[in-house]
Amino acid sequence: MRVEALAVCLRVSKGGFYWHFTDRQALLEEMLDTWEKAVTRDIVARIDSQPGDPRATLQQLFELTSSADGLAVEWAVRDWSRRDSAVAERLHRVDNRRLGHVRSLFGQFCADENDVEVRSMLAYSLFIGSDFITAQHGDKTRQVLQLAVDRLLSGSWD
Amino acid sequence: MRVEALAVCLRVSKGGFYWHFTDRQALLEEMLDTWEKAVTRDIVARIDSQPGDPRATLQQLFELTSSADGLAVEWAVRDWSRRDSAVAERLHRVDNRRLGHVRSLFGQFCADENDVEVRSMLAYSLFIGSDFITAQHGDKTRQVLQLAVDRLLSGSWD
DNA sequence: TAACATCCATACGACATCGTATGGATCGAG
DNA sequence: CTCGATCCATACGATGTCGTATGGATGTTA
Repeated sequence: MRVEALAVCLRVSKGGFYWHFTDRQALLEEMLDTWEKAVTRDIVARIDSQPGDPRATLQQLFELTSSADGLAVEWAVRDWSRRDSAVAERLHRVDNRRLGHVRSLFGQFCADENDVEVRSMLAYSLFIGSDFITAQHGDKTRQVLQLAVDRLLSGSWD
Repeated sequence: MRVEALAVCLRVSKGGFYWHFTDRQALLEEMLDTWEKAVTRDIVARIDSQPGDPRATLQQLFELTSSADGLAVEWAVRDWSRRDSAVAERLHRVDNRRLGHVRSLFGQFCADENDVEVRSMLAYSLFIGSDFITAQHGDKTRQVLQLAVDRLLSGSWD
């Protein structure tokens, strides 16, 4: 994240950038703040909008995370967290919140506690791993992805 | 990957580095070469050593990728591939090879083709996603990880 | 011993990037 | 119209990093 390159993209000069942001670090922290709030806000909004069927909510979550735009940011933050412990802490918060959300959704139609844990872990891993897998094969893998989601949402398992 | 920092870690100077490597890029490409060969060689060795039970082989693959050492390299390459298309191409080759390997192993005890695809995708996603998930909770999540692997390897599913 | 190869250290130039200093343009208020 | 505030451009210093140039230390061979 270079300041000069950003300034060129925004059609301003470096001086313009440093008028709005005291520091390069200030921009980065603001970015993380808005990202964390956006992700959290999306989750809350989705909980409120779909209080009824947990399966439909999970299906929507999968479709939401399949958008290439959000996935790029997701991976950028994940990369970034490997080098900055403060970012890693934020990401941990977000992961825990989202995983807890997924867990509560599975808990609404899965009786066994271990079943809930296993499904949540597989689902969240699929969230994270689906993009570079779909990047490999394209269309056919997208169908397989839907099949995997269907299986994760199926009633009786094993 | 800074040359000076590497030289300090190796107790040599920059001049020493540039004696062994013509360029910084040369080191990076050698690193990628050895990484790609190592990963490929490991896969082949594992195929040859365990020709019998595909479930045991898959279980061993999960345990192998759970080693923190290999996962760090895995993620480093994955991060790197987001910025360098040449690295992305190498990673695609490795992913395809490994995913094909997993697919062939599941195919040895799963009749349905879609079943093989779904299990392979879930398993490979779990490969990739398991480390940052285990990084969250520690011990308890490791048990859930084993439960998920058991379910992926179970005979009848759904 | 003398010359050569190997391996490495130091010093330097070239370049990119961060952040600052300074000046300029535009606009609203008195 | 003048003055201050807001917003931005240009120029510059400081720093870090890559790669090179040059010399030195050590071992090997004729």
